[in-house]
Amino acid sequence: MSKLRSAPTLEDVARMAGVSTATVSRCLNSPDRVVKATRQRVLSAVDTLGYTPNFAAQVMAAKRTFTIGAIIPTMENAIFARGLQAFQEELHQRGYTLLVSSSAYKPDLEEEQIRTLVARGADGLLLIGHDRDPKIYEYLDRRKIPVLVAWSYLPDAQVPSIGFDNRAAMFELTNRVIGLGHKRIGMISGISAGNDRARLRVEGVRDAVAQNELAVSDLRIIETPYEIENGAAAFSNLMSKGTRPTAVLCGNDVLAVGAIRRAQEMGLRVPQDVSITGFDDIELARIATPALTTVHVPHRDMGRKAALELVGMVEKTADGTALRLPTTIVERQSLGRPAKP
Amino acid sequence: MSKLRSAPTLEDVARMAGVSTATVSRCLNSPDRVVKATRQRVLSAVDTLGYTPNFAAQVMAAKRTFTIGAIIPTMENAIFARGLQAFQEELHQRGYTLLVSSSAYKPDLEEEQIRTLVARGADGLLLIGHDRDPKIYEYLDRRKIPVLVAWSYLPDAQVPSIGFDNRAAMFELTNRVIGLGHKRIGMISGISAGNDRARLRVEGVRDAVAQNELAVSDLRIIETPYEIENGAAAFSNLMSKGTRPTAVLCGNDVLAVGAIRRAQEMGLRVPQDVSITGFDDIELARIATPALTTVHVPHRDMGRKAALELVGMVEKTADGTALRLPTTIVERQSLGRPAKP
DNA sequence: TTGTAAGCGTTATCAG
DNA sequence: CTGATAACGCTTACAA
Repeated sequence: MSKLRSAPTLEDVARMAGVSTATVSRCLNSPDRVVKATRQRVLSAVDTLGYTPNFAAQVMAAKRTFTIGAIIPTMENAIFARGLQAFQEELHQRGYTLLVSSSAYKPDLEEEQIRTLVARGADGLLLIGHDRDPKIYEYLDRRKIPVLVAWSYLPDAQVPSIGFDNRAAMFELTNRVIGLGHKRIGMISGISAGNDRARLRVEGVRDAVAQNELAVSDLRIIETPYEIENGAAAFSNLMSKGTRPTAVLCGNDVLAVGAIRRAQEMGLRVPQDVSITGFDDIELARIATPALTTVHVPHRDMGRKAALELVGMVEKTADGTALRLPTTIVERQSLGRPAKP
Repeated sequence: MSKLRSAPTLEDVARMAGVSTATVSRCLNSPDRVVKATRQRVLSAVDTLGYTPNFAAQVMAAKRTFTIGAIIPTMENAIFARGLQAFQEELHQRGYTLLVSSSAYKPDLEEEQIRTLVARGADGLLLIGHDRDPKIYEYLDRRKIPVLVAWSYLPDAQVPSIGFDNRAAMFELTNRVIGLGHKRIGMISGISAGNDRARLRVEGVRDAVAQNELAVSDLRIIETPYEIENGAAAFSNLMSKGTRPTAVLCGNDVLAVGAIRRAQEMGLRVPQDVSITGFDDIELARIATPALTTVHVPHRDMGRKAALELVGMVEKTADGTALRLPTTIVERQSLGRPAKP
């Protein structure tokens, strides 16, 4: 009895081609191990039947999924979009499929999604940043799932990472700001708990300020989730209490854009009355008026290299070497000298 | 022999708890069908072993994946991000996992990804827009995979859709523009081939113009892929040949932002010298200076309702009814009256 | 070169 | 309430 209108199986193909299922399987997976004549017969059967292999069955038998999982903190803004796109393109070229989920910056959700991805047989995992419950790393280690971290570079971490030095980048930018003559500095950071990138950016600012303790008289820092509105609110906050900073460094472009907008609503000119900087150099940074001076991150390059390395780890041709990518400061219009007092 | 450090299976749990695999399975899937005493024994075994069910095996046996696939044209900008986020949140609540891929607006790639998702056993599929090779619909139909289209509303299409009326929305906006006194209109559209949304937006403009043939003396349309730079280039093009339009309607916000920037680079004031409008109302629209007058689309609502409907279709509690969501024109600063000649 | 058959880890049916 | 056991569709030794 033929099962009415259910997806055709290997056996259906085999029957139609008059061969065994093993031969059909070989035709599809290692065509050269079967003679041309039978191969053609099989392939035409595949074609007329519209056969597509059942993925779950393949996985069960082969114990390989050719799937890579990635969990990013958010899909709502473009922070990870470009890098992920490059990641996926490179994976696709190598025959892998990417499964993406977003954790909304929530550790529990991320953990759940990691387990889901593992249960689905992901051959490897891409995670953003290092900070997470050690239990997760133990779990992954037990399961022997290759893991690569991106958007952060910490050579001494237990897990290899491909990314940039968040602290150094912000350190450099802060020095530039100080060099311009700014003495009162404000920072609007993302939430640093459980987010090494945010934390290191703050440290970069702190370090630079500490190194210039004679030059800088005031540093105030506000933490808030990465959203435009929050950037605006934090900016208000910074400008309403105590002496106003002349430069506000933001943990990323999203916050910076919010800050710029609020500055304008307050009637402050950027950068004449207050300088504002971002981080990431996403499209938003160029759209903002004035265009944002920010830290450029090589998103596409990072994504591509991460794919290469992770596939290498999965296929055991790479050992998971940490890689540091360069960041650069891109000067646009939102950073200037402070007004003379 | 215990397999060294491989993921524990149902059998491992069963052995440890001193029950059969069937009982373990029941404990996990219908806990009330097993008495408390054994259940507790089993669950603690699950816990100490760190057991996670093997997804592929589950799928093979149950023929259900609780997975929904979605293919969107792009992840690079935020057009689909918000709606997809809502879609995924709602799915998650209902116990489904979302698999996303992006097709980069390429029909072949989309087709390939549809097949991949189906092979992976997606219980249902969300696609953007109706336009695609009929063979794909046949294929999906043969496989009996429920499909829902979003971001477009075409009640008579073979596949149910949840979205908005792209033509009507643009028709309304164009009438508003004409009502303001604009006589020479330009349009920067996305590529309309294989994209019913883009095509219908153009038709909306055309229809409104046709209906006001006495009022409008000129309508010029350029098609270009949805990218900021392309919006800028198309704007240059529109303004350099023949009489300049006084209003440029863009197929989406991304193109409009590019147009605004180019206008400013050309020294044109928006909207005094030229009006520019968008479509979608993504975050960019509010960031742009001047802020963009655009068509607001209820992204989150659409995503949520699409999830509900699609899950309903999968679980056979819904029949796939098309649903039209309202759009509204949001007036900001980029649209004004034309200058007196 | 091709066929046979033993898994892979679950779920579900049917007895007990 | 619980236990055998037959699928599920494919890959892969091992045989022929």
